[in-house]
Amino acid sequence: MSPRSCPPAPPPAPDADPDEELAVLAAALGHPARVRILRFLLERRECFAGAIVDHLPLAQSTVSQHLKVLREAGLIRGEVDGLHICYCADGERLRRVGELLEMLAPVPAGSDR
Amino acid sequence: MSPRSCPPAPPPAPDADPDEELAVLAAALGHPARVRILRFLLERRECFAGAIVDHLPLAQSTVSQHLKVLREAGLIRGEVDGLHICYCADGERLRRVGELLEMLAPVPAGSDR
DNA sequence: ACGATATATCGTACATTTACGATGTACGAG
DNA sequence: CTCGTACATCGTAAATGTACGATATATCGT
Repeated sequence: MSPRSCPPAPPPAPDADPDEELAVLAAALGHPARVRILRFLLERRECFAGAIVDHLPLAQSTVSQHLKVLREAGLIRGEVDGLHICYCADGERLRRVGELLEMLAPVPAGSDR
Repeated sequence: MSPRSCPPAPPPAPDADPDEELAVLAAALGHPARVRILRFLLERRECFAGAIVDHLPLAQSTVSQHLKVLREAGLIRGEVDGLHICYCADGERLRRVGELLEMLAPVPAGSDR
C-alpha cells in the first residue's frame, strides 16, 4: 500500500493566460533532476524526501530546492507525517500539461494507425 | 495555402535518456514568449520571422534568440525563402512531448467520463 | 556594384537558476 | 529538556538565461 496518500487537492490555481500557464509548468519540468523526482514518485511506493535525496546524486539542500520548484508549480504536494514529509506527484496537474499541449497543437485527425 | 511548407524532417535526434529528453523539450517550452511563438506558427498562416517579431513586444534580436532555442530543441524548423525565413512548428516533436509525458504518468484507466 | 531588407550573431548587462555547505526549525525519542 | 533526525532555508559562487543595441551576413532589386 502507498506510504500515505496525499490530501485531496489544493487550490488548482487557475492561470488567466494558457501560454503563461504552460510556460510555468514546462519550466518546472525543464530540469532532468525534477523529471527524475517525478518519475521516482510515480513509479515507487516511497515518497519521503530522504528517499529522493538518496536516489539522486545531489545534496539534500539542492533536492529540497527542486522539490520547492515542483511544489510551486503544483506538480507535487507534500504531507507532513511526523518527522517525514511524504511527497506525491499530482497526476491531475501533470495531465494538465498534456491538455495545454493538446490545446496548443491538436493531434491531427486520424493519426491513430 | 500555407506560405511555404517546411522540409520533410531533419534528424529526429534520439535521446538516450527519456528524462533528459523531456527536460530539454520542456525547458524549450519554459518561456511564455516561446509558447507564444509556437502558438503563432500553429494558428496563423504566416511564418516569417519578421511577422513573429511584429507579434511580440520584444526586440528582433531577442526573438531571434528564442527562435534559436526552439530550433535547437527541434520544435521548429526554418526554411530560407529568398530574403525571408519561413519557420514551421514541428507537430511531431510537439507530440513527442505529450508522448514522453504519457510515458511518465499514464492516464488512469477509464478516466474518460 | 550598391543600397535596402531580413535575419543571425556579438557584446554586454542584469536576473535567474543551480549547486553546495551551513544553519534553522520542527518533531519524536529518551 | 536535550539530542538526534528530517527537512527547509540562507548565503554564496558559478553557470545559464533574458534582453537590448550594434554589427555581421546574405539576398534581392536596381
